[in-house]
Amino acid sequence: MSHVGYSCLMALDRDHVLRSAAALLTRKSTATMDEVAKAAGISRATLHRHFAGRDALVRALEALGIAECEGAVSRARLDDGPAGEAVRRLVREIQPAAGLLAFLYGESQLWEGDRQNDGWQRLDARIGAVFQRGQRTGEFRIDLTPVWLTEALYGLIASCAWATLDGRVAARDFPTMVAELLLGGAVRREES
Amino acid sequence: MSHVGYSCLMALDRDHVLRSAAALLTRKSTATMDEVAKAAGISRATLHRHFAGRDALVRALEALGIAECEGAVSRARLDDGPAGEAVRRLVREIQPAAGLLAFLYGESQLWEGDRQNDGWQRLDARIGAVFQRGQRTGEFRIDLTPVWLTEALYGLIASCAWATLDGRVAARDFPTMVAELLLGGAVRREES
DNA sequence: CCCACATGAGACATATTTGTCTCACACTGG
DNA sequence: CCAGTGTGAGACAAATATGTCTCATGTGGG
Repeated sequence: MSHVGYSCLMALDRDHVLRSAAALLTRKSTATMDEVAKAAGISRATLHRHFAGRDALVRALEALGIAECEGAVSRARLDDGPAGEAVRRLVREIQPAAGLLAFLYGESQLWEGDRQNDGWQRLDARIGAVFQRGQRTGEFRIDLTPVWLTEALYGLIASCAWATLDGRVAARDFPTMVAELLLGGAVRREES
Repeated sequence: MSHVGYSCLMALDRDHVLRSAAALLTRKSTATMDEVAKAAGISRATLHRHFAGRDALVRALEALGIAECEGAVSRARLDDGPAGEAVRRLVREIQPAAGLLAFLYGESQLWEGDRQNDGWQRLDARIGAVFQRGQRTGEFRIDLTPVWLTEALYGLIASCAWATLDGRVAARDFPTMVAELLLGGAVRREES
C-alpha cells in the first residue's frame, strides 16, 4: 500500500518546504508563491498541493512559530531557579526561531482580524508568568507590567533578528544583547 | 494669479492627506489607495494627483517620519544633561510619531532595497551618539553597543505603539514603559 | 457674469498574483 | 515490463490593485 509511503514523504517534504519558506520570508516578506516554491526547490503546483494557498502557508508558518516557541519555553524550564536566569535560558532557546518570529511579528494579517490563533495567548500566559514570578520574588521591578515585558521581549527578539540579518549585530551576540537589555530593565537595581 | 492659492491649498491638503494615510496605515498596513483616499476624505484621482503612486506615498510617509524624528531629536536636546534624561526626553517627544514609526518599521519595502533614505543614517548617528556619550560618562553599561541600543529603541517604540493600539498598554504609560525598560538595560546598575 | 481650475466619479487598460487545471515525464514496486 | 503515483511545466481564468484617462460639477477670483 503506497499510501503510507505517500503521506510519509509528504510530511517530510512539508516540513522542508515550511522551513525554506520561513527562511525566505524572513528576508523578503513579500515573496510570491512562485518564489517560495523555487526557494524550496519544488514547483508552484506542488507547493499548492501542500498548502491550499498563501493564507494557508502563512497560517502553517504561524503554527510552526508557535510550536517552536512552546518548545523553547518548555526547554527553558521557566519555573526553575531565578527568574532572570529563566529569561536568559528562554532567549537562548528561542534564538533559532527568531527569524521566523520576526516575520510573523510583522505579518499584520495575523493580528488585524478578530480571530487570532489561541497559541499566542497560551504563550503570552506562560511567558508573562515568569515575569510575574520575578516580580513576586522581588527580583524584577514592579512598575513595568508583565504584559508589556512580554511584548517587549517579542519586540527585542524581532529587532535583533533583523539587525542580525543586516549584519549590525553578530549572531553569536544575540542572546546577550536581547536578554541583557531586557533584564537590565526588568531586574530591580541593587540598592546602592 | 490663482497658482499661488493653488499651491498653497495643495500643500495644506497634502499634509492632511499624509497624516490621514499615516493614521490609517498604522492600523491597516495593507490598505489600498482607495481606502487611503476615502480615509482622507478625497477621491482616488486626487490622491494620485498628490502622490504619483503607492510607492511615492510610502516614500513621502518615510520622509515625514524622518522629519518628525529629527524634530523630536532636536527638541530633546540630546547633548544636554545626563544621557538617561536625554533618552527620556527623546522618547516623550517621539511618542506622537510612534504609530507612523511602527508602520515604517514594518514596511520591509523600505529596507530590502540597497538604496535606503539617508535620513535614517543621520538619525541613527544622532541617537547612537547619546548612547555613546552615556557610555563615555560611565552612565551606561558598555557591553551593549550603541548600534544595538538604537535599534532596540526603535523596536521598543514600535512594540509599544502596537500594544497601545491593541489596548494592552495605556497611551499615557508609553513614555514610561519604553524609556524605563530601555534605560533599565542601558543604565549601569548602582554598585550594591 | 464668466472662466480657470481643482475635484469627484467612473471607465478603462494593465500588471501582478493567485488558484485551478491538464498533461507529459520520471520513478518505484510488483 | 507495467501500472500507480508524485512531480514539473505551463496554460488558463479570476481577482485585485494600480495607473491613466475623460468628463461633469462646483467654486472662487477677476
